[in-house]
Amino acid sequence: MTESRVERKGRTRRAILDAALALSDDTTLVALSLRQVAKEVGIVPTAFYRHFPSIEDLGLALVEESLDTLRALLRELRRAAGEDAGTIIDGSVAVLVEQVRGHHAHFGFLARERFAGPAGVRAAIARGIELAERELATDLAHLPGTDVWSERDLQILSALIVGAMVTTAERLVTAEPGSPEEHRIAEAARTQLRMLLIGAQSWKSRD
Amino acid sequence: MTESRVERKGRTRRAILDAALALSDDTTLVALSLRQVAKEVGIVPTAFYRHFPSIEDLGLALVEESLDTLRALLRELRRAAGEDAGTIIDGSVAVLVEQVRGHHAHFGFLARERFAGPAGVRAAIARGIELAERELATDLAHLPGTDVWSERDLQILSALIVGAMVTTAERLVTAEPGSPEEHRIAEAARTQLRMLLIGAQSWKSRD
DNA sequence: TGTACATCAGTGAACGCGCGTTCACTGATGTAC
DNA sequence: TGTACATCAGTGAACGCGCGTTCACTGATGTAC
Repeated sequence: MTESRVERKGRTRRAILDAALALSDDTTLVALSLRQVAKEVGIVPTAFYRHFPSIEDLGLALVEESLDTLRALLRELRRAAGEDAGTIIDGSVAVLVEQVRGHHAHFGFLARERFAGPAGVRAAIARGIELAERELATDLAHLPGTDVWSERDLQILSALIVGAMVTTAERLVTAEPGSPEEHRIAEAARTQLRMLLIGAQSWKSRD
Repeated sequence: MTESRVERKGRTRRAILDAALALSDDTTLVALSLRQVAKEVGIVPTAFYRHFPSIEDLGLALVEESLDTLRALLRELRRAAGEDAGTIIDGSVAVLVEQVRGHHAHFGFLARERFAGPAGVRAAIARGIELAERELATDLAHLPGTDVWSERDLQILSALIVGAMVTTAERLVTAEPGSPEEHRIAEAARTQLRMLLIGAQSWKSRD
């Protein structure tokens, strides 16, 4: 006995998730058929039902793990920012580029399904992004210098940062690693962060 | 004779475009079938071929008119900005909200198909957005006070503005007109613009 | 340790359905004379 | 103005195909004793 029944089932489940990510890579979940996935995995179509009740439930599982990847990115960004505040902008963008490269499938999935996915998937992504914004707002409130900010403004700033991250990640996903396109996007992201930071620093003085 | 053959054909073509926009409103082009569209229009499936060679070509036509709407938005924004520079931020966001309300279907289409559409459609949208950025950069270069900016930085600023517009439009599309959600998005957009403007104004001083 | 039974991931045949596309057609509109 | 012919938007039957889902099944793994 090299592998228990539970282990084997977990492996097939993982294979289904990976096949779905690969097959939807240049379309979307709603264009993905159960039979395509089963064929890619190497099981008969009906065996799919041993793992998920429907393609949409498979989609929700992919949302969960993609959002985990997004939250890991934000955690990594906070860690990098806390480590060396002097290189906060270059460091953040470097982390972003690296994470998107390493989890290309997850960020691509979020970019595609955020507006074009099945209703339940879109809702789950929206909830996940909102949650990430609130987490970040709590974190920002613990930083020195933010005590002159209202809670409302902290939330808006969080939304701006998360929004910029998501948008930049969406753009990075379509670029080849190391390509001029990727450098261009990274440079634009650095400029955007610089402008946002300058704006944010002089914020309360004009409100 | 109330209508010529040419007029009638044009009307059917328009009906096909409208049906496609309506039917893809909460999925995407790749999930849209020729038969669904024909049924909605009230013609037999094969009559579709009198107007478009395929669903993808129909999609490209929708990209063209959606990009026209996006360019009209940018034109309207420039007009509003030129009219009264004092209310540039509130005015711009008001124009954005109004335009997205008035052309809901087109902005929704762009949001969905930008990352999830067929390859040709995605490419056409990317090209259109890039063109809009370049148009805006040319326009910005004619404004007073931008002579201290490099061409590169003007392009990046344009990309930031267009990117913020597109992102805000994508969010607005999912919100009900007049809803608290819509107000929240508009407020966040005003804050973002304010931060970007402050940042942009003090730009050359730190470079 | 050995046996008898339970579990359950994966099989394979079968179903009805909507799909894109072909083809020959109809009949109203348009044009040439 | 009237007639004979051309055009062409829309029709309707037919096709083969991939789809999701049902059902009864197999046989290896796991468990109780």
